[in-house]
Amino acid sequence: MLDPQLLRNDLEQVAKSLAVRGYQLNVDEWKQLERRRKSVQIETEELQNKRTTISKSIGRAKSEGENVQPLLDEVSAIGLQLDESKELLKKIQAEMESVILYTPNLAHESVPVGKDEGDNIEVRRWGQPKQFDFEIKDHVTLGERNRGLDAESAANLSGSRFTLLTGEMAQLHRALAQFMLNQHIQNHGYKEYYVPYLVNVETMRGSGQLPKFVDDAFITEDERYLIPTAEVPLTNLVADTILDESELPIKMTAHTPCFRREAGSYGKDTRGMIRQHQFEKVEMVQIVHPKHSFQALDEMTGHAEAILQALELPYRVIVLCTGDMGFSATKTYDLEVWLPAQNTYREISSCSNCTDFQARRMKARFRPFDNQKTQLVHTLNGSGLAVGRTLIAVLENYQQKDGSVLVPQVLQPYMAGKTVMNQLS
RNA sequence: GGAGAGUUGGCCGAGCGGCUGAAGGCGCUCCCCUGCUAAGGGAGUAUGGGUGUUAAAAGCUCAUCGAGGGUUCAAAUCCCUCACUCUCCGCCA
Repeated sequence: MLDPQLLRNDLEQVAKSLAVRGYQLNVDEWKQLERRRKSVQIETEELQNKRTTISKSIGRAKSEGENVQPLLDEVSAIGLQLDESKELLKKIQAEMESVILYTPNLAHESVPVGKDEGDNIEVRRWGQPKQFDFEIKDHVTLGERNRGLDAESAANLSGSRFTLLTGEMAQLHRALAQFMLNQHIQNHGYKEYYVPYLVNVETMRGSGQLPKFVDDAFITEDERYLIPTAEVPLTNLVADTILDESELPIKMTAHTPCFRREAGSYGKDTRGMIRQHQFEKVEMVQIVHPKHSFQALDEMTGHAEAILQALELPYRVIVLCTGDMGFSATKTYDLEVWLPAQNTYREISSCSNCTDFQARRMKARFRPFDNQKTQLVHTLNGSGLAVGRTLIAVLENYQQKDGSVLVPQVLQPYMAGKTVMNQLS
């Protein structure tokens, strides 16, 4: 949620800034709503004040045995007027809320202006794509051996966009998640959390998934939502709280499944386990002092990079342009890992600074040391990393001519010391 | 799933229709006194919104006693619905 104050004082600038993101704010409509809101609110409050004042005097007059009828008459007229005024105010406020809840965050000035993913800018690369002297296979082909990666069974169980992993594949998958978590808690200063996978509407709204993106989420019969990312429960842990400045920064990590409808992505990434309704992710979330959020974004991106580096997977870092950023983000770095079979880099992590956008929705504040007014915190989230896609990257980058796969050194302790996997059984 | 009890400020806890944004205590902040491992006295101490302002502040004002609705001139206090917590029973990894 944007700062209503900003919308009031600097509307033209905000509209311009939103336009760069591809969002058209109806300036005239907003101006008018704002004008009406102001006059109606003032009127309502004045009536409210009058009523309270008279009501109190009724109490006093009564206790002194005076005749209160004239006062009663006066106040009942006010009551009717007040009801009307209140009703109108509610309506206007609801209208304004529906605009503001659908309005994305403003992009940071350092974010490149652009229309779509074609305008994203590469920031740096790490590692050299390996040269293979044999014909390489993609993860689907590699996974077919021993039925380690079994899309057909998954489809029979659940439908398209699900994957079944068996044997060493399942083990590698688990090893990756464990490894990532351990890195973050041991080397990067995060605390591990185990969180609910079903959350309520308020929680989804707090981090910005609702109301705009209802169609992306799975909802249960009793109106809970399957989390699309651990960002949702983790970030909302500070909803409605006033933290002490000394508690900042808060660094949290969790390994969870993520559930996404993937509505509107028909025909995209249909082969293999790139885009699934259910996938695992290790997520990082930081709650920080507003002064430090951009520094924290760089650090968090580094934490995600550290995983790829430890796995020796080549990747590049890109900064998303204004048109490609997510709803709540003010700046986002994507990490793209090298997939030899696709001969390209594919997204494996996304790290965003949401500034006070989520915090305002959630009412997440802190009290500064000097004990003045409370301030909104800044929130950040990043994948560290998407487990399924990391599995794909490992398979494809570590494959050998015979279809077996070398186990990255850092994962070997998690694989019972195994150095080679996916051999014919 | 059934039965009952509860939900008040940072915490504990009173209030059960008007003078209560809320007694009292604890905690915290500041000041004074005393001086030694402690104590005493005084003052202050919720959050959010609006208005105001060049910006801010003061001031004025509204809302909030789990949430939402209702009754009433007036609700923390009465009524209804829901959520959550606790206890007992049932079921269960």
